[in-house]
Amino acid sequence: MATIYQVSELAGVSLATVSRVMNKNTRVSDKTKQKVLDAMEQLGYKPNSIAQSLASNCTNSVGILVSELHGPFFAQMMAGIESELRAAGKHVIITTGHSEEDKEQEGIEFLISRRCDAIILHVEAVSDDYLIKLSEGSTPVYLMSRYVEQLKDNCISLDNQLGGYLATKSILNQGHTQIAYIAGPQFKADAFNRLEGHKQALTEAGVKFDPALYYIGDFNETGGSKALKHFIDEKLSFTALVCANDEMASGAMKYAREHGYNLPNDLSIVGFDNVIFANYLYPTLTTIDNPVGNMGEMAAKLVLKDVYQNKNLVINRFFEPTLMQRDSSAPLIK
Amino acid sequence: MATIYQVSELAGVSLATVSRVMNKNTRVSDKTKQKVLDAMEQLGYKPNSIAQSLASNCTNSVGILVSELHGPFFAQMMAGIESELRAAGKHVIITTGHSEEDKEQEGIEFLISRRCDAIILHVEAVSDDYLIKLSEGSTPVYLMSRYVEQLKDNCISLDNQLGGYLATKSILNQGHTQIAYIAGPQFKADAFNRLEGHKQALTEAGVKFDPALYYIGDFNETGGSKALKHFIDEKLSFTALVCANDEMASGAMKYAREHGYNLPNDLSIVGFDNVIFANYLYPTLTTIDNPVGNMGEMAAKLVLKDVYQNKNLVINRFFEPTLMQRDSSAPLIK
DNA sequence: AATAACATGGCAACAATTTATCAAGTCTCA
DNA sequence: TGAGACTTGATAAATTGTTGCCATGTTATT
Repeated sequence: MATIYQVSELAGVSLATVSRVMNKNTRVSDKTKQKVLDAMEQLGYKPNSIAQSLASNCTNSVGILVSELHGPFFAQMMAGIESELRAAGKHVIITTGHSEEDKEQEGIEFLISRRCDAIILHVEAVSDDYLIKLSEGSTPVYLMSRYVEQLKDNCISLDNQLGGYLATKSILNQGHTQIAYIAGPQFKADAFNRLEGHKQALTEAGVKFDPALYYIGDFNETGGSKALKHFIDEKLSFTALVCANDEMASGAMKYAREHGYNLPNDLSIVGFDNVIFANYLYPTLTTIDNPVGNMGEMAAKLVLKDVYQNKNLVINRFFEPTLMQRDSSAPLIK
Repeated sequence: MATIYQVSELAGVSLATVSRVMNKNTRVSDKTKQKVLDAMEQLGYKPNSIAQSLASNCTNSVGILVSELHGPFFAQMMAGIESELRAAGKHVIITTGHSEEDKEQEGIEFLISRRCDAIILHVEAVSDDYLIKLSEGSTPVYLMSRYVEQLKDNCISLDNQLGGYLATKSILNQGHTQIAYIAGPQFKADAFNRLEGHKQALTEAGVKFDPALYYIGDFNETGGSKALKHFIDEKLSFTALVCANDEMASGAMKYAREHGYNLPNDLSIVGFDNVIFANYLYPTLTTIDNPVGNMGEMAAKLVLKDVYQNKNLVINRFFEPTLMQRDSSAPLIK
C-alpha cells in the first residue's frame, strides 16, 4: 500500500503539503492541490486509518452493543444507526451482550479498548450505577431505550409506558375486561415500563389487575406459546391477550390456533413493536408501532453532533409509540 | 489511559519485559510476570489496540459486507459470524451494499482502508472479475453464498439449485403440475440457481416450464403480493406456488387470504430460507431450510484458520438445504 | 520599492506498540 | 569452578501518519 511519502515524492511536493491537502486546513494553491490529488489517484493511495487514529487520537468508529444480532427489533435499530453514520464516513463496531451482566460489561470494555470515539448501548442487565460510572470515563456513552436521569442528555428513549397504555386501552375500548398479559423479563426496563402502562390503563378503566392473568415470558415466540398454554391449562377466563412484544404475540397466536381458537373472535391479541412480519401474520397483528429505526438514526445524529462537532443537527430524545389497529383484535362479542 | 511505559515503571521492569508478558512469546519468570500483571491491574492498563495494530500490522478485525442490516436472513448470518469471531477475540466491522454495484464497491474499499485482516462478503451486484481482481490484493477475501470457481477455496456456499429442486419436487410429489414460480432478482446468484433447481425438477417430472407462470419479485413481502396479484389478474390456472424466499411467500399468503383463498386447499405455497417467522405464519410455511447461521460460523472459522493460523478447525465449504414440510402445502385435491 | 500576505519546504516531535539484537546478570549442575 | 541455559535490560528501528514551527520563496498591494 502506498504511503504519504510516496505521494509526496510522486507529486514533487513536501510531506507537509500532502497533509495540508488531505486535511483541508491551510490554503494550498489549486495547482499544487491537483498535483497531489493526481498522485494519490495514480498510486491508489488510501490513508492508513490506523496511523491516522494513532496520531489524531480519533478512530472514526462508533461502538454498538445490542442484546442480539438476530431478531427484527435490533436489526432495524442497527440499520438506522449504520446508515446515518456511514453517510458521515464513520463506521460501526458491533458487539452483543445477550442481556447478561458480565457479557454486557465485557462487550463494553471491548469497545472501549478498541478506542471507539463513542459507544451506543442497548443494555439491559447492567446497573444504572455502572452506567453512570462508565460515562465518567473518556469515552462518551449513549443509551438506547433506557432512561437514566443523570445521563438524560445521552438517552434516546421510547415512552414504553405510553405504549403499554395504548395497547391495553385499545382492548378496553373494544369492551374487553378479562385481559391476560404476557410480560417481558422484568429486569429489562422496556418490559417493566410496558407493564406499568398496562396497569395504568386498567386502573383508569376501573379494571383490577389480576396477577393470575399475568405471565412473564422471554420475548421470544416460544415464550408466547408457553404463556398462553399456562393460561389455558389453568382454565382461566379471558377474552383478550396483550403481549409485551410481537414475537410473543405470534407464538401465542400459533398456539391459540392450534388449540381451536378462532382469532380474533375467540381471543383478541395485541403485540408491541410493529416488526415487519406483524403485518403478515394471520390475522394481521394489532400492535404498537415502535419507531426503533428512527431512534437508531437519532442516536447516530446525537453522536455526530456531540462527538464529531456536526452542528446543524436537530435532536429529539423522546419518541412516542402509536397504535396500529389491525385484525388480531376485535370488539368483544357478548 | 495508562501506557506500557507506566506499567514498566510501576513494575520496576523494562519495557521489553512488559511486552514479553503480554505476548507470551519468550519465557519470563513467574515472579516477574506477576509483578507486571499486578502493575497492569493497578493502573487499569488496556493495551492501545490502535498502536498494536500499527506496529504489528494486524487489526484483529474482520470486515463484513451484507446487502441489508435488517431482514432475518442477514441477521442470522451475522450472528453466526460474530459469535465465532468474538470468542476468538476478534471483532467485526459491518457495512452494507444494498445490492448495488457502486455501493458494494464503496463498502469493500471502506473495509480495506480500515485495514481489516480479512473481509467476508455477501455481494450480489459486483462482477466475478472484480472479485477475482480484489482477491489478488493484500486483504484476504471470503464469499458467502456465492461460488466463484477461481476463488473456490474462499467460498462458503449453499447448493441453491438443490434447494430449488427440493422445493418444487415436494410440490410435484403432492400431485401438483400447474405450478407458479416467484423468482428473486436474477442478477443475484442465489435467485438464479434456485430457479435452475425449479426447472430441473419440472423437467425430471416431465412438466413443461411455463413462462407465463413465472414472475420476478424483489425478495420482499410486497414483491410476493404483487406477483400473486399478477398471476390472478392474468386469470392463470395454477394449484401451487413456489417462492424463492420466505418473505415473498408470506406476502403471497397474505394476498391469497385477502382474496378468498383457503390455504392450503385452494393453493399450496412453498418458501425458501426457513427464517424464524416461517414457522409462525398461518398456515405454517413449508420451506427449504437454509443453514445460514452455520454458514456464517463456518466463514468465521475459515478466516480463523487461514488468517489467524488457528490450525485445528475443520472446514466445510458446502452446505445442503433440506425440505421443511409444514402446512402451507398439501396434496392436490382433484 | 517596501511591505504584507500567502504558499511551500524542511524538520522534528509525537502517538503506543512490536520486534530484534546484544550485553549482562543469575542460576543450575556436573 | 566453569560451562551452558535462562532471564532481563537497554536500546533502537519500524509502523504511518498528524501537527506545529520557522525559514524561505513567491506574489500582490500600495
